Amino acid sequence: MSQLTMIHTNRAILTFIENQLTETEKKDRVFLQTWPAGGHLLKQGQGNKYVFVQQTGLSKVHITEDNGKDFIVQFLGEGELLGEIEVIQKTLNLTTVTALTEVTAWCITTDYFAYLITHNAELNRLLLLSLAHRLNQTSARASYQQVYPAEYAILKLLSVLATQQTNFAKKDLADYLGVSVRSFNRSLKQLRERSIVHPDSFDLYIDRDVFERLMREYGE
Amino acid sequence: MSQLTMIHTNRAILTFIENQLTETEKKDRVFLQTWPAGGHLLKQGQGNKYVFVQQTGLSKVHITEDNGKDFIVQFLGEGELLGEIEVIQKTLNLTTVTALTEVTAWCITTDYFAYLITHNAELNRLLLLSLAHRLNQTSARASYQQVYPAEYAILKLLSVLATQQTNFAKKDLADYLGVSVRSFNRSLKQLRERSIVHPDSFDLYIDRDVFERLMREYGE
DNA sequence: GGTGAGCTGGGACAAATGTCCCGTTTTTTC
DNA sequence: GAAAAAACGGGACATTTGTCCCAGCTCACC
Repeated sequence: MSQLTMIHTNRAILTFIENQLTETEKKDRVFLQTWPAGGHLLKQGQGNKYVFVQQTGLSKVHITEDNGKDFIVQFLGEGELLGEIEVIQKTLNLTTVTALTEVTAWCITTDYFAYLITHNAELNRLLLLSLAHRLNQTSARASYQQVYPAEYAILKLLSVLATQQTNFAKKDLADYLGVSVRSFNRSLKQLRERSIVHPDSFDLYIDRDVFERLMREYGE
Repeated sequence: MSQLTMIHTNRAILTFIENQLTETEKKDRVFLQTWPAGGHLLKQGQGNKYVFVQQTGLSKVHITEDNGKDFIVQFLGEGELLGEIEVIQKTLNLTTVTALTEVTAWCITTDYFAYLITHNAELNRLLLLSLAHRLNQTSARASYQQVYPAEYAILKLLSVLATQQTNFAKKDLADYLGVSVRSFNRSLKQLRERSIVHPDSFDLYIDRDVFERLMREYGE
């Protein structure tokens, strides 16, 4: 299976924006902006003037359904591109992007971005790669979150989370998994009782081998 | 919300392949092939030599998880592209593609396809559009299938299904929704008892307005 | 130092979904 | 056209997940 990435990053695109464009090219078409935690880079249902490339910070891409519940499509970290789908398709935003920490991002006017992707082979290639990668991730995640019980997905998430130092809110993790916070807590409790998760943190109590064996047990 | 498309089609790409390429260009790099119902165009975990553009027939793109359960990512109809993600990313197939009816598809060698997308602006544009569209669809579907009870998703599916004449197997519809066939039947029965679905078909018993109102009721 | 908003953890119960199973119906195959 | 294979429909029961709720804790703010 391709590696699950909880926080999408894309250093190549960030490098491209920062190093491949001259000041003249940037002018007033490419500039930096900062949002406080809780701020919105994009809003579902709106059109937007810019495509963003996140420079620092952490944000979440989420969809709010009519019943008020949120589903988190992905978390974005350094270098990830956002808002480009809407430019390609010329549609309104499908998702909202909310800053979880302070976020600084390059803003590229949609016109200039549209120009770049048709005239710059390198950015075009990076864009194709990014889209392909996210499509794979999204499909793979939709699949196992539908097909396995929540506990499996939680375990998988925890193993990834261990490599992040960031503090996520319980609600965000639950929204990412598509379950209620109550269910998330319940599964966590059970995993603790089975001595799989550390009593007072999200850390896996067990080593990699035991984890791999556990995951295999679901596949029987 | 952007329109839910149950069966993805892409006439523009099919037209491109059939009309924009000369016989000389096609040579032995682009040719037609036919699979019987049940045949595999791609197999999960394998590499492949061709990118395909479906000309006729219906197929399903699915992921088989380690526990043996299937999740259907999408159904493909006329013109849809498959296998291109793996070429862009240079990875093995994430999904299996299985013909549901007899399928005829253009086969394009991966080398030639890789050449085309970097040298033909029109195909490059069509590819970006296709990826963006599928990413949107996949995210939107993952979201509401996680966030709403199965009955809502089933109702939504039936309203789309009504416009198709194709006969889908119950198992495939259930796999698409990420529920068991038993649950699918149970919900169907309840919808029939509430006179929302026709007693002996998948047809919605109710008119568009009542359907819209029902969908809104879930959002309260 | 108080106070209120918001996050946390979990009990009790309800609802949704899955598993197992078996009899029936439809489709395929020879 | 009979036999075998596959799909269908649903009963009974187990498991998972959600809803509602409340008590404790933390932390910003006055």
